[in-house]
Amino acid sequence: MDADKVFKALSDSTRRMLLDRLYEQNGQTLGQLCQDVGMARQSATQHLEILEAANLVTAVRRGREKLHFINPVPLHEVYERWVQKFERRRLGLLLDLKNELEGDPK
Amino acid sequence: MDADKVFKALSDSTRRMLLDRLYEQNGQTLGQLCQDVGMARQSATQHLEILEAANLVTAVRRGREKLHFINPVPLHEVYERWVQKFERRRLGLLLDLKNELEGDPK
DNA sequence: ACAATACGCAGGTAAAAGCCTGCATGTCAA
DNA sequence: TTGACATGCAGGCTTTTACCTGCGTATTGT
Repeated sequence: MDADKVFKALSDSTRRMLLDRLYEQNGQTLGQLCQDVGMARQSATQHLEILEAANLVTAVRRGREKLHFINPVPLHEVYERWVQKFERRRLGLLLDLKNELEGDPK
Repeated sequence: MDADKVFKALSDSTRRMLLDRLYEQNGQTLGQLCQDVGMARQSATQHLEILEAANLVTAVRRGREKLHFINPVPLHEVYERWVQKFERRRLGLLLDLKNELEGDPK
């Protein structure tokens, strides 16, 4: 997983919206996804290219259409690397701050 | 949670490294965190400000020092909103693509 | 064949991000 | 009190990002 590409891809609200749309209906075409995004087709296309580069979306050509599918694997890996790790020590991390705020020595 | 700020904060490798460092040792000072990042102190400071603005890090002043603590809450919320959701349908989403690749009609 | 459809390619612009240097301020310890 | 230390503030530079417009190519249905 290229963490940089994945997080950068997720760092834009338009792209997160596109993912949500694909979640609602997987396998949409470029044209469908470019509708109602409030920007030119080419702009939305560029966002989808970034999602593809991050492997969050996989596109398949069928005739003159391009179908888009969510790839949930990178999100799973983000969870394993970035959330689970911090989750395990979640309460402990919060306690560090609490103790400092209360002036407790370590 | 401000998803935009959180994802943007996580989209830079320097900032992810800073989080990892804080995970190793919570409560470090600005000076400590600015060491060995391969950039000027002020640059690292700006990264920490972004992490603070995203609530991923909470800073506390103690005398002339500024101590930094991880706040695991935003990461937890990212998980709930962005990972868990896709995780539930993970296999189904992958199947959509597999079927399309194999030319199966829906 | 040909017109409509779905998409790709190639720039161009403005704003944001990331990095820097220089100087100012506040705190501690001797 | 005064020098060393830890951090804050301000501005400038360069690259990246997000958006656009205009035109080219491939596919489809009639």
